[in-house]
Amino acid sequence: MPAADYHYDPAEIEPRWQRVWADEGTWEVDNDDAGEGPTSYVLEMLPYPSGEPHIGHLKVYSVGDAVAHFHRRTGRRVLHPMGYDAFGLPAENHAIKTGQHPRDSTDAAIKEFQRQFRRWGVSIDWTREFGTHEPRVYRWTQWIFLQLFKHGLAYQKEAAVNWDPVEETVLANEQVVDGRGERSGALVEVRQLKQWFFRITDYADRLLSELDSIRWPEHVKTMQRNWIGRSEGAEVVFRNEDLDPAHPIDYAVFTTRPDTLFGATFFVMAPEHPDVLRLAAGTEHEDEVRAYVNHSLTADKTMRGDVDKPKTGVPLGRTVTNPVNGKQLPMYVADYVLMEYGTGAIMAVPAHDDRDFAFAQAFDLPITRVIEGPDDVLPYSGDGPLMNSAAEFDGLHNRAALEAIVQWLEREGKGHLSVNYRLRDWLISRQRYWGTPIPIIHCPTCGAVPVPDADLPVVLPDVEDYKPRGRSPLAAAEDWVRVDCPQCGGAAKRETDTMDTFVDSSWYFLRYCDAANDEAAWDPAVVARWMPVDQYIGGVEHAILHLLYARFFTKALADLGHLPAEIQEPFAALFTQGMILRDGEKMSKNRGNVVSPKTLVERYGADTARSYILFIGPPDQDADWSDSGVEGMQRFLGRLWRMSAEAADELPDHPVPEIDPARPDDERIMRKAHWAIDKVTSNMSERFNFNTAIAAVMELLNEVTPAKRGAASPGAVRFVLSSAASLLFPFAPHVSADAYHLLTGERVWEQPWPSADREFLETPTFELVLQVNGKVRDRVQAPSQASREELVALAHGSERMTQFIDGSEVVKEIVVPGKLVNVVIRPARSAV
RNA sequence: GCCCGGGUGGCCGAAUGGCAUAGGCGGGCGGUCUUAAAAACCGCUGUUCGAAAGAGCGUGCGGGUUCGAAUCCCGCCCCGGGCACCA
Repeated sequence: MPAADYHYDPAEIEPRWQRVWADEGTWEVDNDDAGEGPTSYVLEMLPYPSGEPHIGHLKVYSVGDAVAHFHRRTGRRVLHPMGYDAFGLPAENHAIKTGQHPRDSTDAAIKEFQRQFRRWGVSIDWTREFGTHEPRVYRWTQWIFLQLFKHGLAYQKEAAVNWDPVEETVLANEQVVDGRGERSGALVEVRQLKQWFFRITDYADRLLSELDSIRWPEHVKTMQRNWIGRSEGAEVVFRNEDLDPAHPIDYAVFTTRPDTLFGATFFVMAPEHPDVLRLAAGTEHEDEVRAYVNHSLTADKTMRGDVDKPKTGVPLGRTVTNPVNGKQLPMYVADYVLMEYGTGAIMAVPAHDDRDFAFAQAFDLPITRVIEGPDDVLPYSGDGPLMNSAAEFDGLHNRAALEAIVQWLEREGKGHLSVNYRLRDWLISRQRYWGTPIPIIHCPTCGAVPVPDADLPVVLPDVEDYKPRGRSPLAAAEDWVRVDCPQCGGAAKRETDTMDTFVDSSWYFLRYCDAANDEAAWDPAVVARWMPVDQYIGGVEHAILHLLYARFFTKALADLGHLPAEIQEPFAALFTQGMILRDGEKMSKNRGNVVSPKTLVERYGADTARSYILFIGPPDQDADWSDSGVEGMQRFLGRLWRMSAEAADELPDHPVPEIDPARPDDERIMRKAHWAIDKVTSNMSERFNFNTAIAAVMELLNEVTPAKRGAASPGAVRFVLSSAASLLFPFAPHVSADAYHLLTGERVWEQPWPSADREFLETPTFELVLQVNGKVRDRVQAPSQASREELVALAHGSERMTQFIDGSEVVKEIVVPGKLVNVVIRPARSAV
């Protein structure tokens, strides 16, 4: 048959193998025998179904599928499920615009996602699939909410919260970036509202310390550490006596530097501090303070956060007493003090704090240095011995003084050690329609009453109007809202807020383990077989939000006894993939530079698209898309398939592998094959170096092109080709399965991962690099077993070497066995 | 300002103390096939000098350590990301 008849046709090959996998349920795993042998849970972050998948989805599932296949073929039973983060604002905003029910647009998007994921040939266990918007699923989201509620981890409080005026809902702190709504980009407003929170701050310490137990990228851990923001210090009490001498008021402040307490020269409160107006009342500053507070509360939050903004503030006309030296410190209100952190009031030590220094200069306040430094420059925030403090502390190093001063405060009842966090409780209620209803009934007599478990799910009712009008659209479903109180039977009303969609994604990975369970959210014994996720894969944009919330849920659920106690972390290992760019920019419809996976797969096939995405560069880095690069990948896969098809037809009936001592090409290509097996295996198991793994298979294939293979035996060629197909299977499953089947009649996914044979990795000779003064001058073949002396002799035996050595004094000879000899010389006559 | 990444041919990248540029893309040159061209396939291609053999130079910049540095150390520059009035 002429070579031209072998035509690589992914449009025929890919659906054919996809049918086999679908018909046979190849990637399904049973919970019952999960206990037999090692298991692995490979998970990519679940997609938000909107429109159709984009190139980022293709990348994350290409990475995840490669890992899943590699784990399977190295002897693990792999759980690799799929689902949809189906609640959320885009579907709802679409509904507001078009009137189409969010469920309809979401379900349509899910269908499209399913179609494409199957078309990509991703090895999913489809029996476990679900969307978080299905009542059979959000029933358990509500159940978890109630578990948290019953144990005090979910609570309602009135607080200053972030209000997104465009989305018309509140947002969690984590969803506000630079003072703007993460999604809408609108400047958020501060509103005083009663909202539902999860008590994530109870877990601040564990969320911080247990980062050490997981294999996550260091920068993600750092981001979480910064977000949690733990600071050690002391709480110190400053007493005000001049507002009402009969009833002094104690104001606690948090400071990380109690060692500088003697240098406190004034005292500042946040504009939001509830006592500010009361303190100023009756003083000459009263009107000015009121105006300042009003202005601060309405001003743009981003402006206020600007470090370089000049310090502003107003005196309160009152004083507090510094507990260590009895000095009266003037009180101020200033917007550089934040109500959300610490106690909303600070002691100001201008000599040793940049911000206090700037304020002191602006208001001409005294500056007292209490720590010696290398020079006279203030402010000084470094360490040193104390000065200008009390006699018993002066001269002490400030670290030691810090402890001594806190001990003194404790004895006097004026302070104690304290830890502060930047982390705030997670605000989870949203005044929007398309989310999980909060399963609470508000009763005028009983208060907030949980919906009984037997009444779950609280099904999201249909409404006429999805537009939020400062309250949840659910409030308009009056028949739904009016209920009897489950406790007293009296007239009551349902909670009409829905939950943040990040609640849904905080536990979906548990549900996959036991997705068919209708009796419980999951069976802890089943979860114990799969959890924690062995390899989690997703975008770094979730470094704080989703990844912090999911860790909190896992710890809380374990504490409540719903998870085995040893499961403290959801994701044992995390990989964050980079974005695919085009011409150095994000792909977006606005820029018109979008590459759609659908057209890509239609044109080149799924194998080419997936392999190219992995080959383009290290998967954790951003990568620039190139149309011609894709074509190169298709050429390569086509070459593999054609050569395999040819070899299958033309070189039958030879043992595989075959090494004919009379044909040196056999040994050469066999060595290359084992080199590639070794290289791909370590690239896959140590790091996610898919790009170099694919490059190694390319090199291998280049060795056996008809022009290069020379007189190699048919059996050796078939071994090389089937090895190449086997190694490529995790990236390009269809063409690899087809080529492997043509060559061997076997199904590659049922074969164990190839193992490199030592005998072929170790060669009898190697190329010895010969250097003079570190410069390469020659290369010669040397026996692998050669002694140092023999290697040195080879160096001196080289004609090229002697040209450079002759006439000079040999100072020394460096020998690196298996690699090189470096002859160090000093010229006979020093060069001018 | 602080904390992470990163900077290597025309482009994406490989190499983490030992042959710099594996693999791919693109352009150029040469070849196979063809009546011819295109396509496809094969070979060469960092740069300077040189007819060639070969030599010099070359991993953001400047120093240093070392027999030997893209790799380690010190000081800069640039790009990307995160945090930032958090007391």
